Amino acid sequence: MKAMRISDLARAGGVGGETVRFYQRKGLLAVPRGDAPGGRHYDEEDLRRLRYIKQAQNAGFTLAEIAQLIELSHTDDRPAARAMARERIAALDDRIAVLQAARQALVKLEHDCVQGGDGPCPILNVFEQPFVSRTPASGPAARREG
Amino acid sequence: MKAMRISDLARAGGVGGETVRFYQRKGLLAVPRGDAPGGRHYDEEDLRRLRYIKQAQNAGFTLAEIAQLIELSHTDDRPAARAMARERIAALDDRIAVLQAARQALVKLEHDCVQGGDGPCPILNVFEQPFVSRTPASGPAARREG
DNA sequence: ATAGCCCCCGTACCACAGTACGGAGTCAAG
DNA sequence: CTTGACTCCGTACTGTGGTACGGGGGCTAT
Repeated sequence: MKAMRISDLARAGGVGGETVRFYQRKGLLAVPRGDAPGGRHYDEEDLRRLRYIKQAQNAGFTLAEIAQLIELSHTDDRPAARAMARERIAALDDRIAVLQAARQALVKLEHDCVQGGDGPCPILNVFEQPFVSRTPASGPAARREG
Repeated sequence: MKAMRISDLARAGGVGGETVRFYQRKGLLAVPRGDAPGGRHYDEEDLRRLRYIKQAQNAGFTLAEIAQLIELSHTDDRPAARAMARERIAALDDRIAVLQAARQALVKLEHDCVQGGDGPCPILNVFEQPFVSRTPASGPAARREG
């Protein structure tokens, strides 16, 4: 069984090698000791971690937050972990609601905008009902939520 | 009734004045003729457009795509509009599924990670089931979908 | 006519999440 | 012992969506 090198890890995790190194720089992935012949070796643990990062990203966590989560798991700070989970769940609920409303609007557009319909194609009326998130759009970068 | 200036438009649309100008540069908002005393005036149409942009963003369209949509509405190219709608609906379905799976995982985390539970707090096991999107993560920037 | 706003404009800068590049080293095969 | 594939490393660049800054002009009230 050959040792897993960075390119193998990256491929297995569905990312580029550069991305693995990027995560290492961010402290999200450990940099293996550089002994071993032929450079560093990676193991299943690294791969699990890499996949974890991707799943957490899907959940809407930023890389900085994922670093926090990993930190939390070390200190076993459960209240903090639960707080982050709750916060993210709320954000996800918001986001899911928005996406579902958007989906409804688009389904209606696709349905109404048929060839040879009467009025004009309602592209610009599609989003009449404003289905906005209830979050107060606090400060910069409210763009990302979930 | 005073004319609506850029700051009024921005406020009404829930964005900053700089953002309005940014959208103008991107061609998403028209720049009103600069005659009129006291600078440019904006109207309800501009505000509708601004709100449209925000809703379309919620639906996961990029600013470039929104520009396309607006273009489409001018040319009344219904097949193209329907195609964009369908594509986005599919992306939204994917994204919603991912977010719902992530939500489930976090609910489980919040539930399992109680003070004084037995094993370690399962922060790092939360995403065991990999609920990945079926989209092949094509090329650069699959980050945004939805 | 001067102060205090606001507007317009260009340019520069920010965060986020990568992606690319170039140089230097190492390893195994031919 | 050279070639090719790969690694490591730092630095720079990309795209997306803004945000900030500074200069110059104009309106309005005092």
